[in-house]
Amino acid sequence: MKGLLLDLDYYSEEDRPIIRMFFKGEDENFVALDDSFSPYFYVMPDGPGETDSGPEEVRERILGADFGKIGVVDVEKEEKRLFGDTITVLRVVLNHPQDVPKIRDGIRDIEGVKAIYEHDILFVRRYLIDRGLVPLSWVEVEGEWVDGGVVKVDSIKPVKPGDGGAGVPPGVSGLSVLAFDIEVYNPKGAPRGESDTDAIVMISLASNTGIRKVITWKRPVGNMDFVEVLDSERAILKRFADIVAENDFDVLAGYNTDNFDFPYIKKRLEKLGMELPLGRDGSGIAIRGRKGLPEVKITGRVHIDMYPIIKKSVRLSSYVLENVVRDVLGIEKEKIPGDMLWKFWDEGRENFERMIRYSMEDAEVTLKLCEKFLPRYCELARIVKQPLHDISRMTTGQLVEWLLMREASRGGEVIPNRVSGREAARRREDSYMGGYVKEPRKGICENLAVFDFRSLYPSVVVTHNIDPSTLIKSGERGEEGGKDGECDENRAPGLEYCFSRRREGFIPAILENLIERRMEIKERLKKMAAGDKVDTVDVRMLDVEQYALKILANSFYGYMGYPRARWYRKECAESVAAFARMYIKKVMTVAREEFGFEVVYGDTDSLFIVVPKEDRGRAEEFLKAVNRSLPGSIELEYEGFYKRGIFVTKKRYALIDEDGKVTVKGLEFVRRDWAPIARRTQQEVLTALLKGAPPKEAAKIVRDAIEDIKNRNVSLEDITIYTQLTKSISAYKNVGPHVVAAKRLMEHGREVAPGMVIGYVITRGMKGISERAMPVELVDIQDYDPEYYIDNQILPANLRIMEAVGYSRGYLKEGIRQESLSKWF
DNA sequence: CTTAGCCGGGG
DNA sequence: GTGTACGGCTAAG
Repeated sequence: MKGLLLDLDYYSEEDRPIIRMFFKGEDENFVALDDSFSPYFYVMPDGPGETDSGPEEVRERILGADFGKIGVVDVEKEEKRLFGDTITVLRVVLNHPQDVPKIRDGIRDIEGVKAIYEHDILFVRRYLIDRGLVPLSWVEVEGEWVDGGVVKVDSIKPVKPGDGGAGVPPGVSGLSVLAFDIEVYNPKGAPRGESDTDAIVMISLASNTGIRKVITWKRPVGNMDFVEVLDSERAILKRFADIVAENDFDVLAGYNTDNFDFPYIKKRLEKLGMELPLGRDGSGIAIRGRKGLPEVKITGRVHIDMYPIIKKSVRLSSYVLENVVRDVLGIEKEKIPGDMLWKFWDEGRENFERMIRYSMEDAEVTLKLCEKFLPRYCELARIVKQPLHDISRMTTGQLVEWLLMREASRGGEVIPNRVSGREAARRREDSYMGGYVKEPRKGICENLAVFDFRSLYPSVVVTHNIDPSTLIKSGERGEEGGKDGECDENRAPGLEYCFSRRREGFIPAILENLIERRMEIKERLKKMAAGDKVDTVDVRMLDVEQYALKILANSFYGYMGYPRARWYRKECAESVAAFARMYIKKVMTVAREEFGFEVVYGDTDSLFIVVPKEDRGRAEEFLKAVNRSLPGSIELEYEGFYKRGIFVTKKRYALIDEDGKVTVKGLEFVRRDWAPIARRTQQEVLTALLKGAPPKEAAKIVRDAIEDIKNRNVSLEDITIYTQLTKSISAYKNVGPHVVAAKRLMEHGREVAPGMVIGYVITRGMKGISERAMPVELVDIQDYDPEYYIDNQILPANLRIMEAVGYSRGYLKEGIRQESLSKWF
């Protein structure tokens, strides 16, 4: 049998674990059971000279120890490596994964036991590693059919060993995906599943197989052909499960479904005393609690929560679904506040229909988000070779770690242990110098060429062989350091560390492989582009794959400096940063001293130089010369040309290219919790300066805004600040302006609930700012405080930029032109 | 200035 | 389930 491995788990039968794998077959789906795999871990005995115990004695003690009812199946001596050093370990084999914690703790106390390794590796993940299997890839299963669609495994292997991508179907990897969303009746604020009133009133569904449907239990007045009306909450829940089962979806997807939808459905099922067979084996919703973060598993299908995926994939100020789809899909979608939905349900008519459309859209955009982001995670699952469910919830550090764990295990390396919370906290204190950021030449400059290093950090790791096993600290050289000079030539600049080149380090070897795979794919893509294959399925898949490889490769440096990493080595991360600083400074020096370019700015791996049009040829020469002198895979690349730029401080600048496209970095204080007039003014100032207006024109924009505020020539909208009420009013210890405004709303008989966005205006008076906040619904525009809007809104938003072009606070505010400055403009 | 504690998304 | 987040922000110290 051949199948695409979707997910796997294990269950117990007569004290033995049975691995259960769910496959999407070429024709029919099937399940494979493997009872042949046993859990194990490693014991490291004391080394020679440390005690009298050798591996043999420790082996005998373990075999002879009494662990109560459970026992050790086998103990075998093995040669392995730990951080590159050869060591002797004992492989302790047990019957059941749940025996591991008990026996591990018993063995710790046995004399001559120095350390225990690989005792915390989840059973199914260990199975995937040891059998060399790859999720979402084709697997060859031989065995005997024991039941309808269930095969008992005799042998199992990847169709093409080592190649995750063999014959993988296109799109969201050929998987059938159902996106869903529930709406809840919550008249008392936060919905409580155990309450009689807070029922699930609507379930909307959108699939990549063409389903588009809202199931509810109240009939809309108008004709809405995608609505299916049943008679109760119970009925819509059952219908949901029926649709899942009939279509046998591979993936169930939602937004924040780990945290809300599935746990809520589960609560309602308990309340209603019903079971809902959502899993492929007829099982229900299984919630696993990671500390403070639940994770929902639906057996045999992959449950994807898009919220954690989006959070890791795009940087946004808010991950509210409407905000996400606006930013990443360009779709404007209506938001109905959570405290309005129950009213819309009660009101019926137009508002109820609005609610139905809102719910439908939620499922539809969730499906779209899946189509956009899931392929990347499918690819990561194939590269890291762990289940999609887990991969989609991992941080990049965890992805790197599981990749390393598989490579270590299959290459004869013992996997290092995780550290305690206390040790991780201690490591967090170990700070070191990061990237080099040049202080910018503040103000406006024209004709900027920008260069950056291609994947600088990964290249440094590979080129300088940076790895825990190759690290030699000064004074610890001796035999490991080899003959004098071997190490010195590979010394981290300014540090007492160097890296042996005698053998390739574990991490550089894996990283080099990832980089090479990515380069091969990029070559293939280049050829395809040349051959007119521009937007085919193949091109899109390869592009996703190279991007997934890039994400992983770029995470290795951070991983070595990540306090909880099994392969944490501060000296390595520190050295990578030191080499990178050396390279960026070196190219800056070459640009300045050998080519006479002015270096305006640079951050970590980039440099910005002034290149007048007639000098562009020399800029190319500079690039070539620099690259001739750089070692290994370290390479500087041309990023682009910009007509003009404004540099405010380190990491805060704006650029405009020759097509008029504006890039703004770091000026992030332009946020929704600022008054529109401040945001708009800053935007206008930046744009004017970038388009080449003289600074005095920009100053006039600020002056005009200030005059408008003074003269009360502003609209209420211009001065309204919005902040979300995140909890109930009484729960706030510190009463901010939006809380004060909310209180005033309440005093006027308005209902106020957590989640509401409060709009307020700061009014005149003697008290603190918060006390002067009035809800926009109740304020008289005449009462607003011009000084607040000038001093706390307009000036902070614009002063930093205007100071960079020579203006002072005094001039902007009072119109006082400073003598020393007047000659400049 | 540092530290402790809360919050996110969802309705 | 051979497990126990995390990074950002603010109020408090």
